[in-house]
Amino acid sequence: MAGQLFARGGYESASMDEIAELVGVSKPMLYAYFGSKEGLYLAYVGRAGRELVERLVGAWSAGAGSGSRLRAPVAEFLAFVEEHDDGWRVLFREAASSQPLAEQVAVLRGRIADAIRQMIESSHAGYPPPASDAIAHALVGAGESLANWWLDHREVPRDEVAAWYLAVVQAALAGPRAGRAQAG
Amino acid sequence: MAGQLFARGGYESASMDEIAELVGVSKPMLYAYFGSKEGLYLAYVGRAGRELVERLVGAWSAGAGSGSRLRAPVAEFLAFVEEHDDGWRVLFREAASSQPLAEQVAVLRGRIADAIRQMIESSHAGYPPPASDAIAHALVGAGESLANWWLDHREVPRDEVAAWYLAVVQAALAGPRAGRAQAG
Amino acid sequence: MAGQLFARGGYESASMDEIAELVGVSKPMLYAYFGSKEGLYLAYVGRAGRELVERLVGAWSAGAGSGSRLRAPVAEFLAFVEEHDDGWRVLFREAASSQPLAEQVAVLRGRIADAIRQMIESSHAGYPPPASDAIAHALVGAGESLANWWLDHREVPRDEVAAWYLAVVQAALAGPRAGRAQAG
Amino acid sequence: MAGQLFARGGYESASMDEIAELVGVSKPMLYAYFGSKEGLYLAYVGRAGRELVERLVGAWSAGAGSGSRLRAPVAEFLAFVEEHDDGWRVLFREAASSQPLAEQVAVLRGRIADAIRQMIESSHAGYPPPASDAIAHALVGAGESLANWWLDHREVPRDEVAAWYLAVVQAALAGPRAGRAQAG
DNA sequence: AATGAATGAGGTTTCATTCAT
DNA sequence: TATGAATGAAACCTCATTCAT
Repeated sequence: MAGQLFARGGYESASMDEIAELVGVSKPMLYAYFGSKEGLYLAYVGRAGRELVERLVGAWSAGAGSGSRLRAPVAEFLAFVEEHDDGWRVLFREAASSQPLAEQVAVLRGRIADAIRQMIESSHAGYPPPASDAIAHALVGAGESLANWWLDHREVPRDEVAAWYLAVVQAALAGPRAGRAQAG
Repeated sequence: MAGQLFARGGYESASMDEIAELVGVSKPMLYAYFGSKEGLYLAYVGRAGRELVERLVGAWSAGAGSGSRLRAPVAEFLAFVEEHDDGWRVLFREAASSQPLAEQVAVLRGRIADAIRQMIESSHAGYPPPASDAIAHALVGAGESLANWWLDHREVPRDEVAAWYLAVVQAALAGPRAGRAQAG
Repeated sequence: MAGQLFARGGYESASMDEIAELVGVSKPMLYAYFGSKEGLYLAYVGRAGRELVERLVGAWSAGAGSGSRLRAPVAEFLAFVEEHDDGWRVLFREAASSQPLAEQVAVLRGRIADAIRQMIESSHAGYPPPASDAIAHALVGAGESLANWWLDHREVPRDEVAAWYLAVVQAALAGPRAGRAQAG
Repeated sequence: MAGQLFARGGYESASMDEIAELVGVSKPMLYAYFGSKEGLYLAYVGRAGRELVERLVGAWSAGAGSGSRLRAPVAEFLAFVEEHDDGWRVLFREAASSQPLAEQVAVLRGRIADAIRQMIESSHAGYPPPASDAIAHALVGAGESLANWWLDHREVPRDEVAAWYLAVVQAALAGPRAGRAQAG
């Protein structure tokens, strides 16, 4: 709930007054539960991040044997985005306001990227070690932007967006030699 | 110069005092030139954004006839990132603090995505119209994340990162049917 | 027990939360018993003050006939300080936070000074009426400062400090003409 | 000026709003000049303390050769009290709210006590070393309490109070053997 | 043209106090 | 009876913005 505010205007922009009113609780209660604005933010980010990671891993594990094991995680990601409306953005935006805050968010993003990196390395792609990490981050960024785009174009059905994202991911995973198309 | 401050901690986190001291100008001068903090931010974002678009378009135009026309724009993007150190981030981060501010930044990002969309549509990929826009955004996001990753791994040479990014972009542009790899 | 908190940081600095935890009672219980923070403070000050006055008076009464009747009260004061560790300070520090609070504390301090004034007036010193009151206050202040000093120099035995204090008190009680020493 | 507020209710009790209004300056200006509430307090205490020490030392130095060298410093102290109305109290009250704050005030009080200790040691009194320090503190406390008493009895002329204080100080300085009077 | 000095508004946080159980 | 949970009010502090020079 409070995540919507963080997502809209970033960490600095959301005031504790607004959050308290949105959640329907008094400000002192917020402080009783979370200790500080930073604590509230970290609690939200931590919870959302764990949920996303679990869902991604779950989808990956459940998808063993199907045509493309990536189809399920990709769909799961978009479902997560749809359910959390705006809140999911805090997971991908850098909150560089304070040091511990930035670190925790970075850790979480790293965990997501790690999951993707393992998928890459377990695929047939011929990426050398550092590349797999870089490509993983690139794919995370692609997913974030695609989700952002989708939220501005909700008329497009989720399956379609998932298919596009899947295509990009699969293409990337296919390795450097898989790309043949040359623009122009 | 002031962009570094915006990039470090976001729009809200940079104070006019810090900016004035960093630039070496008094605060009233800043207000004389830019009118407000928002104006200053927009001026910076606008300038950096125009520069990036121009360089991308220039690289694209100059690359006609070469093996892959995308090689030059991709390299140009990374060069831009390297030169602007941190400042480039403001172009990709959502600065949703105020409505007009968010809109103007969105416009600029849209312009970059548009340039990429045109590259996609002029390629052989078989994407339907809305997909090309979505994929363009996805590739922009991929580039942002890749650049972020690179700034944390500067020991990797630029050409290598460019090659990876190029691979992802080319794979994506090759169309949905190009992806064959199946993880696991 | 709660007096320690008041003594450490003053009336304002002790929070009801801290007091409740230190005493091992819930906050609503504190309010049931004392009504308010001010009431709690006054209760503590009142109890400690009454105890000190009683002990001083008792020592004075019991000391009739001995060499110096002041020896016992002085020793009793330092014993009180030693037993109450920090709590005794609230009796001498002005707690001027609120008007009624300041008044009540002043009343108590006046009572202590009064006891001393009567000792002075029953001595041979030739002080005129207002002077005896003033000197009484001066001696109270001297005792407070001496006690403070002692708490920072606990290696000095109590009897020694008592002897010094007694010397000052006796010298003062000896009247204005008793002082002969001229520094320098 | 701001010292009056600190003196009335102690450090915690004076709010920056009150101080700003009393001084006739806006709150941000207070922070521009002093940095924090603690800084404002220390600035005030430091200035008042230095002034008092200088005046005491000056009076002591100027008084060489007169009947009693202590007469001038004692009078100077009471003059200082009279001029600063309430502000002088911050120099003698323990401001235990924060550690650095308490330390700085303690340092200043120590400096005053040191000056007195040197007077004691340069007198004929036979106090052993630790006693001189303790007695010095006792005399400081006596002076503080006497000044407090005087502020509640302004009808008594300053010279008279000074004479009483001088008597106590001289008696104390005369050493333990000078006190002959025995109450009762 | 250029700036030191000034401030209204609003931020996070804490605290004495009270319900509802 | 006893308390966890709740809050209005107010504390310190900062910031974008403007005068007066």
